[in-house]
Amino acid sequence: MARILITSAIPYINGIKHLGNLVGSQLPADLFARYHRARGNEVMFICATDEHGTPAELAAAKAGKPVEEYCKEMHAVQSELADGFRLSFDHYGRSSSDRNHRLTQHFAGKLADAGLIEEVSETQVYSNADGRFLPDRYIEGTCPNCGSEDARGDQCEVCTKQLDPTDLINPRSAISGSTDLEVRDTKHLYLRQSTLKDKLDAWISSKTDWPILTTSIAKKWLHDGEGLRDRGITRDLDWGIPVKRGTENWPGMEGKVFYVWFDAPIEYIAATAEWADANGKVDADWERWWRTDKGADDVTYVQFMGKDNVPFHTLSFPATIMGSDEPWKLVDYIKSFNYLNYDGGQFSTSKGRGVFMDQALAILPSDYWRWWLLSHTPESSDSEFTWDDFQACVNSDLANVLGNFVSRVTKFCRSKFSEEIPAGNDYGPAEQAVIDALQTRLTAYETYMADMEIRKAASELRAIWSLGNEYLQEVAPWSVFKTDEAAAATQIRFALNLVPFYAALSEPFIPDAADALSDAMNTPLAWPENVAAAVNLLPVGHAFSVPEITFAKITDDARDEMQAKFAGDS
RNA sequence: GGCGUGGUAGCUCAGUUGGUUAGAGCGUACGACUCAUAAUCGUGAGGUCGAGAGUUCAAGUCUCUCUCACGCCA
Repeated sequence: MARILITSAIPYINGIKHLGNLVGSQLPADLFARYHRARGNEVMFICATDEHGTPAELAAAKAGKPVEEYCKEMHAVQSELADGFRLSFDHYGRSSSDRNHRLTQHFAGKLADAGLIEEVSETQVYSNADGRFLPDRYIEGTCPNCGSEDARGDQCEVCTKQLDPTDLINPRSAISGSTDLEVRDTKHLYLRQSTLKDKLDAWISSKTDWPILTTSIAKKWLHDGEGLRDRGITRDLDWGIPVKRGTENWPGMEGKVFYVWFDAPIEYIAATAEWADANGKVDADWERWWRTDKGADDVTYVQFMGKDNVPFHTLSFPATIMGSDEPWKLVDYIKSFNYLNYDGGQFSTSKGRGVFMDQALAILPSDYWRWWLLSHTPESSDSEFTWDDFQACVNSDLANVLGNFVSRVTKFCRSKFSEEIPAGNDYGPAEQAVIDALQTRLTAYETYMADMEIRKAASELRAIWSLGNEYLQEVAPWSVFKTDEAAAATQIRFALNLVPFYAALSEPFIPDAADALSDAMNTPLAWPENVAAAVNLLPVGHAFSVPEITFAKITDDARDEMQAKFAGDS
């Protein structure tokens, strides 16, 4: 039994995520987790909310709540939506947990011991009115290059010139608008990941089976310009993990916290510890997933993320792990994704453009979304959501091909025989031909699932569903029944056995429908050993029930209504 | 501006190390069936693979230039 550790990039806390975010990491990770569980492998599937940083503080302020309270509430909201989409996390943690505090401080201490932390003095802009240091992008002013009055401290969006906050003319706080700003000296810790450049480069180069998207982004950061740069890992903020060197105070770092990108990936590990705490386990139970000296040497660790997260996962986090000089588990495979666009443009949180997770669940069951999103996962390039395509795809694949297959065969049986598996004869050449075709496709499907070829797996599954309809069309039991009831009974027995077979194979994609079908057929979900065994699963006389409509179709009116509703403000 | 990723049938996308008539789903046309959610099944039409040049016996697949789209620039 293989052991698979799966993490999805952790979503930021400040709001509800849209479908593009969902399909960019959590949903494909869930597919993979469900597949491996179905195959009997031991899976640890971890996700969490990413809670630290200035945007969280500002979102909390806007909501009029203390940031801790805001994060707690938003974690509950995101957790509920994850349940709604049937994301089967073993634990959905929080980067603000005690576990992550301790572990982040531990890693910082180890990195310092290894000589990989450098203290750097720098100047930063302080806002007296806001009582805080301002990150570069929260300072606005007039661009010295083009004269735009809304340039940010990191870049002018009008002329795209890279800026330092001190370059701005008439700088002001983006938070309060105050111009009472001053430049203050401050000291920060930097992770000297540049010293690990060759080691990281060799490691990335050895990953020849990773998606090009993953390695090309990593290589670019390693070799662009002067090569991999050191990164500041602390900030002058209140909300975050206090800077400590292990359990010791860090002289000169009082009142500072670790920067969000440093503690966020460590939360993968911490969340697994949170899982242990929440389930009455001991440290050894989570350490066997993460410590190669404590049982994790046989773990396969796979990360899922959107392309924007690749640099942190290919370079910064591995630098943290490698630099600690402790036997932590490094990632074995990084599956990264492009972006999902919405009807000719981008999803936009600020413009309310596109469909967000809460809205999606209010409109249609999660299986509809899961199927469309997963069968259109942006693997090799960006892909696009349109309502026309969504409607056509869902109606065709789910309602017509799968749903209607179940409907036609169960209703035919009920009407001509009973709600029990009919007897008839042994299977003949027609059935054997279908068994052979299904076996070929099943093997391909399993390979695609194991390789995380998501779109190809979806395509294979659709073809498997279709084989049921092709069989019925060919043997035409409604016609055969008129002259040879036993032969028709054989055909229907065969077709009915395909239902639990389909349910099991489909479960990673559409878990609710799979449950409904297995319930109707009165047999538990079980991944088939092979097709020949699967088509004999339900014995003669086995009682079943005709399921309700598994997938209702999306009407043209409903489609038009949704399209108008989610077009956005602009 | 630099870098990255793409530009393949009406739409969404596959196309492995260059090698026979470029594929799938949807849509569309026609036909079959009438058990079923007016569902299903079959057949066909539809592409000078962004533009141009080059390498090669042979290029969607390699090289260069151009162009368009999107993204990143810590």
